Amino acid sequence: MPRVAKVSPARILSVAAVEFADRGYAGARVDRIARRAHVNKAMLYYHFGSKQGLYRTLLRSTFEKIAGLLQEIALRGEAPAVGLASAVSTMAAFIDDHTYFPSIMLREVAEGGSHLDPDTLSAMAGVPGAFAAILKPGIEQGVFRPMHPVSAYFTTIAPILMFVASSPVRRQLTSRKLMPGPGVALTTDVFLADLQRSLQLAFSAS
Amino acid sequence: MPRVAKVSPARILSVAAVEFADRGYAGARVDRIARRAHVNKAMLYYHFGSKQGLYRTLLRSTFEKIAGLLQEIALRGEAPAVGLASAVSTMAAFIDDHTYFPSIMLREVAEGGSHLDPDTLSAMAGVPGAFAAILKPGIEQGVFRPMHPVSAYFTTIAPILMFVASSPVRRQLTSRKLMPGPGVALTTDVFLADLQRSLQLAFSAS
DNA sequence: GTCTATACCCTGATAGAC
DNA sequence: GTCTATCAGGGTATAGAC
Repeated sequence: MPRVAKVSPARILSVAAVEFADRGYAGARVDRIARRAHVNKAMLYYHFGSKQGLYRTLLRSTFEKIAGLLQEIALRGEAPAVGLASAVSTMAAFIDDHTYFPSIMLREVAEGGSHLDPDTLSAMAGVPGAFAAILKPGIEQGVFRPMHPVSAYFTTIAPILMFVASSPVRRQLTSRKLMPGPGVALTTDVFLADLQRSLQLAFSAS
Repeated sequence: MPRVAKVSPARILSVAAVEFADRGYAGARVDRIARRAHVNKAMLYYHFGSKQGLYRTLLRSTFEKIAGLLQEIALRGEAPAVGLASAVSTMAAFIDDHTYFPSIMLREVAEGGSHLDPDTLSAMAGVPGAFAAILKPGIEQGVFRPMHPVSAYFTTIAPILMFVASSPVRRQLTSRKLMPGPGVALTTDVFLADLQRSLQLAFSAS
């Protein structure tokens, strides 16, 4: 009866996610990933071939999960406002379960996708694709105002990702009393409520 | 009459900005920065002391510039809607002149500010601070709906940064026909127009 | 599948002449 | 202020025994 339920590759992926999120692709250390996953470094290479292979596997599976969740929402065919709200809360819930995701996404965007192969890029594209599918009926029905789906995607996703990923910096700034606004720290729940309201107002047809 | 007008330190900073944006802090190479700036590596260390010193100098000066531009807007005391629109167009114009900025900002957020000293962190805080100063009168006058200034900051800034920084990935996805939406590629101008409209609707009091 | 030991390269940083 | 040469450490990856 193993103390850790996860099988090696899954455990490596889970540790790698944190390492890549915290340090970036170039800053991540294979030794550290192996050590923290309690596997030998040679074992890691046996399973994933290379640092790049590990990274791509991690990103592809992550993108596929998110796109899948969003596609489910699109298929439910709820009222446009409900679909939009679901997209936001689903993303937030996913991030809650995969805290590494925002940092990795921000970093990969900055990196220009340079470490990704066609399959992983394609998986990445599934995310805005599914988001567009959620929004499309609302635009066609005239419930949402006409706008490019990619505009709507960035307007929705970027604030969530940056707010959550910035949590460590914000903590630093808050403790030095450098953050603007009322003394109370802004929680994720309050931020998400503000954002939900903003997006409903922003996308609704007059 | 020198072919390059810039003096060494300024030229190094300008080259470093691109290197850090493209590769991140860990991925950036001091040798490459020195070579591309046409200075000796020892000269770079003479001026900036270390890779970290160079990075901090770059970020501090960048944050100070942006915060200064936003503070000017706050001081102009325009109508709330105009001030918000100015904040967006000023950010966009700054990014146009400093294309390295979005990637570096995304990366530093993901990094949690780990390479920054108190002075640089303080300069970083000046950006949301100035943005909050622009928004505050509008909220107090009831022109904008009540919301936490930090929520508004992320809702405004994050889409701009991620959209621009994602330009290389989007180009890759577009050329592989993986991007959603109408066949036409989404330009920055169209995106900014969509965003301006979204933010006015999102922040206006009913 | 699992581990140890190691090859081999690259990187940030400096010493020291001019 | 400017340059050449070089070091010491740490990085990915693999060979080869079990």
